[in-house]
Amino acid sequence: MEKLCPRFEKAMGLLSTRWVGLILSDLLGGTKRFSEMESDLPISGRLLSDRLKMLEKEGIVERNIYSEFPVRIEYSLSDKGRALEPVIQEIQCWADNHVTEEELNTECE
Amino acid sequence: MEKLCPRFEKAMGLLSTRWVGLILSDLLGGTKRFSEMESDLPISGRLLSDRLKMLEKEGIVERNIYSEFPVRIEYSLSDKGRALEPVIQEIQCWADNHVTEEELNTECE
DNA sequence: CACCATTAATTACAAAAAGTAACTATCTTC
DNA sequence: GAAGATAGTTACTTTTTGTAATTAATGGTG
Repeated sequence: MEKLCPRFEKAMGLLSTRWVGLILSDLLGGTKRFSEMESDLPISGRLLSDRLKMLEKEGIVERNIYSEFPVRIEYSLSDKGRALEPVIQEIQCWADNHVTEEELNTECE
Repeated sequence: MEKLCPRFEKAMGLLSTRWVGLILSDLLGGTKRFSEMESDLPISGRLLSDRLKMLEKEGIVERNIYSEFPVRIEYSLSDKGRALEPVIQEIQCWADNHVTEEELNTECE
């Protein structure tokens, strides 16, 4: 009978929230604006907005407003967010070695 | 404009499926039976059954039947599944360093 | 000043997935 | 053939997602 580490459980809860991994991966590529992320990722504005708000609350994403015309709002990773880079890298590494060509277009059902 | 790696997207789709991370982490601790996993993890039989079936289809989990009384069915990780250990380890590492005490009982909203 | 453009969201509503608890199937011993 | 054990499945409710239309803030144009 394994006991579940509460910190691990919390971290998994975060990372297994739909789209969070892709958002982190996008932001590891540098600061992004809302509309950039919307076109980079297959996610709608409604969920992107929710996820960014959640990640900001968790201290992983930072939001900066520039009062130009038109208003510019930039999203970037905090130190806590950038610390997730090894996780994303290991996922990429596993993907490169173990995701086969045929699997690419199959959903997980 | 970042382009999304399809392999990464597929891997993230898998890992961000609710409960998959916890199931992998449990199975990294060794072979498990259905009822063991059910009591290790905060997941119901319905979803545990779904996720194990999905992970088996993805070639990550192996299912072995022993026709004893009562029937014994064991779940374990394939090589492809065990290759995810570094991912799980990096998540654990991030959790240890960045998940604070106060955060432990908050959900991601 | 009325009106359009731009960015960053939010709202409303239908569809899909998750949570919960009760039920089924199979085999075995009594 | 009734009861107990393991491994699921079913039926039903609640929550989360997906999609598209709408709003808010700001500034420029005619």
